[in-house]
Amino acid sequence: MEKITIGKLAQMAGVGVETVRFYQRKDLLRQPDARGSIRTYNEEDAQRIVFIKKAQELGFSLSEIKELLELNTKSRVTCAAVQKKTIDKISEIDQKIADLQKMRASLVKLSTVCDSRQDNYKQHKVQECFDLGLKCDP
Amino acid sequence: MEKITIGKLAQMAGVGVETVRFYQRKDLLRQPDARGSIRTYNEEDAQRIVFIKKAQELGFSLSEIKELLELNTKSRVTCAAVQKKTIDKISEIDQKIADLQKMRASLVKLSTVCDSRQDNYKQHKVQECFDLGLKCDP
DNA sequence: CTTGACTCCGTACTATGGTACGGATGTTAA
DNA sequence: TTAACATCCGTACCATAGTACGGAGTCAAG
Repeated sequence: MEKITIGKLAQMAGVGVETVRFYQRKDLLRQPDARGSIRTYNEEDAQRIVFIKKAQELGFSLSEIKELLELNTKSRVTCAAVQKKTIDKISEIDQKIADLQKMRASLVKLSTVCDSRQDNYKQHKVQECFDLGLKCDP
Repeated sequence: MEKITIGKLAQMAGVGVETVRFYQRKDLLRQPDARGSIRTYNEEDAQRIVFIKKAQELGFSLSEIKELLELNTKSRVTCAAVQKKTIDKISEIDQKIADLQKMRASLVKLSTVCDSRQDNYKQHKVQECFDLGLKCDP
């Protein structure tokens, strides 16, 4: 196991050094081992940051992400409590997937219409578009 | 067609009046018709706000959402340009769906483990957890 | 044994996405 | 017609999620 410093970690995870320190302050990342006064990190810390970044792109806030991460930690209270949260999160995710699929279908429709009539799109009126709630030009 | 005022609109869309005005300033919502000096809105405006809210939950920023909405507007430049953006958005969405599915699978695994051994979860070590990049307790 | 790159830490600043406030004006129901 | 309530508009404030800064300490190479 090699000694990973904060700069190297940040680079591995694709974030800035300040972001790592920020996550530490927010308890999203463990307090790392100190080798002398310089802290050292490991591969898992990098993966955790990558997870945080991905989860953010999926619309979870840092505090939600913290909850997600804590589902998988020694600090579990009771099984029932963890299980409830887990199941709630799963339906949240199912909802997100369903919404994304609707949005995707709308975009596919949009691209197909566009494709089928070379470059005179302006003249055309799309009938069904953003199924996630959007109507089109009348 | 009934006259929808800003307060009614906000209520329909499940946001505050100030949020509507904020979206207007950001050009996410059209400048509404003025009936006298009081603006009036329609059903479509409400759907648009609902779309914005959903898209936010899916991890899109307001400026990305603006782009999405503009894919479907008279202000199209060329078909090719719209199509490129549309296709890019579709693969972005596919990536999000894939990530959510990984996250979902991890949570399902977590809930199963928990389920299978009543309330002694603390003693147990989960082996595979957050496929989106997280390792578990060793 | 010093130079240069990196780390630590606190504090301050920034951007995004709202929320709240307050005074003026508009609308409506008793 | 007037009280109650909504709208308008600008400005100020807020939380979240970083980003920048500056001074002091650390470390490894030359």
